[in-house]
Amino acid sequence: MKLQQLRYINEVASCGLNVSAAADRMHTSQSGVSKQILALEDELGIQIFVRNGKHISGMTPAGKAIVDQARELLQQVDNIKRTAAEFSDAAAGSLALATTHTQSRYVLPPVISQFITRYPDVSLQLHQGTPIQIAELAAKGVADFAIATEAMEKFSDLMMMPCYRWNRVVLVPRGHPLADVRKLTLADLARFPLVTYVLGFTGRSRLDDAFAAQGLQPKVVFTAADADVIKTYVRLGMGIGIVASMAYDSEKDADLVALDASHLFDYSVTRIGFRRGTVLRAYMFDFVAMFAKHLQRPIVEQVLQCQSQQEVDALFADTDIPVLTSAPSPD
Amino acid sequence: MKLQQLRYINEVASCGLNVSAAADRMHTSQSGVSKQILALEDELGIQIFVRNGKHISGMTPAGKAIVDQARELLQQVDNIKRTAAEFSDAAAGSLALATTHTQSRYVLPPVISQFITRYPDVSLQLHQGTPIQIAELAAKGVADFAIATEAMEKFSDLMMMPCYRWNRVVLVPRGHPLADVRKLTLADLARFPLVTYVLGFTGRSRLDDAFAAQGLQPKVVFTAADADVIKTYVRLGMGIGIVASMAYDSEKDADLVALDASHLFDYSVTRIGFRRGTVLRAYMFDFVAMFAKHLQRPIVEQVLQCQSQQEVDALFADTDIPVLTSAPSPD
DNA sequence: CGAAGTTACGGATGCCGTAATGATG
DNA sequence: CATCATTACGGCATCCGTAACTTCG
Repeated sequence: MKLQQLRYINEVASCGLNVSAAADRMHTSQSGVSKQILALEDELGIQIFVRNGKHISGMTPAGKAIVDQARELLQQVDNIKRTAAEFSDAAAGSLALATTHTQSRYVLPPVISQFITRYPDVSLQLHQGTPIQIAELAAKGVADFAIATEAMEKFSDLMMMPCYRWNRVVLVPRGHPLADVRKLTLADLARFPLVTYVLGFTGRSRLDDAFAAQGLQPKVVFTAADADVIKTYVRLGMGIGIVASMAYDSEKDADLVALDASHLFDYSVTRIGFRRGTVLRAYMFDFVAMFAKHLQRPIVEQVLQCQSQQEVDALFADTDIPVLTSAPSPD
Repeated sequence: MKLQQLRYINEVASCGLNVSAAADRMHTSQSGVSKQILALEDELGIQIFVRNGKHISGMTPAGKAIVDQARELLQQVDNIKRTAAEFSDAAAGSLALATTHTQSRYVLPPVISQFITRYPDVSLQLHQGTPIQIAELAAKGVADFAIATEAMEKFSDLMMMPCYRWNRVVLVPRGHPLADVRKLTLADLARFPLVTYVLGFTGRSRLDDAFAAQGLQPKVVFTAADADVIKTYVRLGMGIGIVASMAYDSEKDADLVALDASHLFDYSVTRIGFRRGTVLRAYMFDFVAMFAKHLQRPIVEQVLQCQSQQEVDALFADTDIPVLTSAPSPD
């Protein structure tokens, strides 16, 4: 049994049972991958993949079990490398984040600026994507951390920790009928066409829930994956925008009026998380602490010991999660 | 990084930092081991072993951390192989037990006879040793199960489950002054020279505790690691024997009188355990259930999920552990 | 001087990649 | 017929083992 053989079956399983695609991703030839997989199956005395003639059409139960275990093993390989790197040079390495537009555009910049100042020898990669993609990247180990607000529950390998709570502001052009309303109601909003996030993004689900609870059916005329696009269409007069309050910049968005809507919608919680069983570098602990002050290293180490998200949630049951109203200013 | 390199550093660490010994154990040359270790250290960018000139004199902190992780990884390799074997042929494989003389001589025979009947294609190995050796064998993965009564606490990697409780009988030759005593006292025993187990074996510590609690200082004239030897010296008239009640065979030991001593000493608990994180074969679950009826597969699977011995103990807090008085008869 | 670890070098295994073959939809 | 997995074969890296060398107790 070789480590590469395990990498191969893992990659083939990840690539929809396509050996060619897996070979491309591993920067090697199809034939090599195929051969090594056959060799592994021969050594283990079982079939991992189900073959129809010369096409792989599925995985055997044994194959599924073994690929799962192989993934864990490969993660342990990473852990060893990380441990070594930590002792070799604690301040050098790489940090890969997977996150949404809202985070990378409005929340992360000051954190990252602080981080790269303190750790100039850590190479940083930022992967932007949908919450689902983010979760997958982190679950596969491509990203060290996932930062997002939604849809992290489905990946049982990810341990998510609450970072901050936030709510929404309603954006209207100056002079809009709502611009001078003291205290907005959902009914007020429902009278106008809405521009907001696509479902699955940045707490969109909470927003729908609130309207539904009052039996209101808002007219959502446009949905986008990020606040910049939403603002653009608000400026065009397509409708009123509902975005995360962090996304409103009182200087750059001076032509828009932001109306607090925190009394209308439930707070959403943005979380940062990592794959269960990972070893974290010292600078990774530090990054988490920079991102959320209450997630100091000892706390995160406790989370690392947890087996399930339930245990993690229990750890934070009594913790006050800070509220974020506007984008934190860069240092 | 290669799996063998990890096996090498693991073996060197296990062999008291002796590369030559490790090479012998791995059935390869010193030079190869040395070279691979150097290569691994080079790849990881750290020193694993501390060298004084050309002698290895210790391990770096990084080395300790990495060897620990390597051990886990190698265990995961075993797990994969086991999973494959399970799917390939669930009834074939091997089962290695590490246990004491008392177990292998008096308790295990009927269990093993039942086991080999049901699983003729499982090759069985029995390693006999001191409790410490037993724990080491199981912790290293040489043995699948450790079965013993004492000294399993020091190995945090071992998860031990209670199997049965037992107590002692006093063995005297026929016609001995104690042979007709109805209810023995510790003071009775303290008047005669004693022959019993070596410290660290088969509940010897409980025995000492009982005498000490009454301020008695028994004359222990001979200690042995197993009951057969003890009986031999009792027959020679060297003293009275105190052995586990399972070790008295009313037929073969008809020349000796066994006096119940369960009111004099605390019960000892014999446990079976395995290394944390192992995958168990179906026949292994079955073996455990044959050995202790209350350790059915679902229970053992719960234990497999436990992180610490404390959790395991909590699982069995409300369980009645059966009492074993004499050796179970073979089927 | 003996024991033990590292370096040197030859041999063999094994992995990789290109190309050809077979099978599928 | 296009895609995809497997087989065939040559090149190359790597690993192993014997032997010589070095260092420490």
